[in-house]
Amino acid sequence: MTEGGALGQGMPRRADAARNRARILEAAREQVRLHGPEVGMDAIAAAAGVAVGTLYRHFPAKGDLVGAVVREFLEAVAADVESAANRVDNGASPAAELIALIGRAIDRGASNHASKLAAQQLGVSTAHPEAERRSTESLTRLIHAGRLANQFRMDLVVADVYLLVANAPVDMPAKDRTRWLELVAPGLLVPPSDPPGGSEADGARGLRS
Amino acid sequence: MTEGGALGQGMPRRADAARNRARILEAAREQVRLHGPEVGMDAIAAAAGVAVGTLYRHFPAKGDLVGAVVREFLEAVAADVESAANRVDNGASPAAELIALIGRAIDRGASNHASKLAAQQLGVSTAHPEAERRSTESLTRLIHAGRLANQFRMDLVVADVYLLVANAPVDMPAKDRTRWLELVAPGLLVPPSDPPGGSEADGARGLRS
DNA sequence: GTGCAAGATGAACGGCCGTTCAGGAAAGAT
DNA sequence: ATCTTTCCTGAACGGCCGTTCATCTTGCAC
Repeated sequence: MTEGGALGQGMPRRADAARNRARILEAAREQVRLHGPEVGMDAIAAAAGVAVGTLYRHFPAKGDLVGAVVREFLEAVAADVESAANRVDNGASPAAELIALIGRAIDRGASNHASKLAAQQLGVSTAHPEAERRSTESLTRLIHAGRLANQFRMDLVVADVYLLVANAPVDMPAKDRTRWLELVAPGLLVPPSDPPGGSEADGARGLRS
Repeated sequence: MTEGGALGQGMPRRADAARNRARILEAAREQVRLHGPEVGMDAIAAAAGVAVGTLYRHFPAKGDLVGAVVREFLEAVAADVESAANRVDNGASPAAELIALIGRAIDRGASNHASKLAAQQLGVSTAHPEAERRSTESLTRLIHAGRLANQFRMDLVVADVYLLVANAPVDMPAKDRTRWLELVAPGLLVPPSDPPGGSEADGARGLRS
């Protein structure tokens, strides 16, 4: 996806090297999914059927390897958001699509520590500008459509969605994740009446009935 | 608070030992607040003006020291919840108190990694049953009052609040934390009034499809 | 088939960090 | 003042983990 068959700048010059690179990425993906970014390089190497040194031939440091895994996920997320936005353009409900989108993000993040990492980078880091741009662009479209349809609170912005997803539950039973979404979803949709408050004190005050 | 002046079972038998114990706890509180539970024991010892060995005289392992810090916070939280519940009993708005409560929890957790730890234990672990019981009891009272006043969604339970607080933002600017509360708060309050079937339930149902 | 550069290996290194313990200090009882 | 026991000290230990490098292997061009 990122690197086709054409050999780029630092691409391996030998067939087995390319094969190992793929195996390493696959193993890293799996290991990070299972054990989070704290997995030892040894574990990744073992899972890839390769010696540690080989990891460092392909990735200068552990951060680069994990970064590559994160990048993969960010790109998957971007694709997910894009297809949701497209569905909305074809008549699907923006609210339904947005909530479903967040739901998928949670599920991914729950069984997948890498995805949690990725979510935390959205809207914060500049490490993967391209994938983030794609996400943000489509999400903007989706939110815009939702506002026009009067399905979202009027001040909803892309960063809000990132903020929620970045703080979504991880390592919790599916039941809790589902419940979390139930609790959070209404906050994105059009509120009862009151305009949003300011600080937490204001938010509290705004609720007097 | 937990241990008065009376010497309990494993209380220090010497004055300086008791003094050191207090200093260690204070330093641990501060260091965990600043750097999270990953702080080195050296750092805590240095901050307490004590050698590492002394830490281990008072706490068998690092986990016990951190656990003591967490316990302090859980007790502070319990006190906070209790006073909020009491205020509600005296006529304060349940909704306002609940949101303010969560707001304080966020602010605490944001500048305080220990509090984040504590929040994650609420409703999950059995490590500090007493403090949790106090919190849960008062929170139950508060939620009950809120439901009677028709201020909360009818299915709101204590675990919901724990779930949200445990997944509240940490290490984020105050602006983001405030915004997070703004986004989440409406989900706890009564929905517009529409019976299930509207666009909002539609969206929520899209989660698992 | 031969040669050589690209690649793979894995033991070893070094830093970090929780933990221990032998030796020294001092509080408190007498 | 003396003695006993609690307590403190801090260097040292050991495990973990990311990283390196001298050595060996192997793909592949000729």
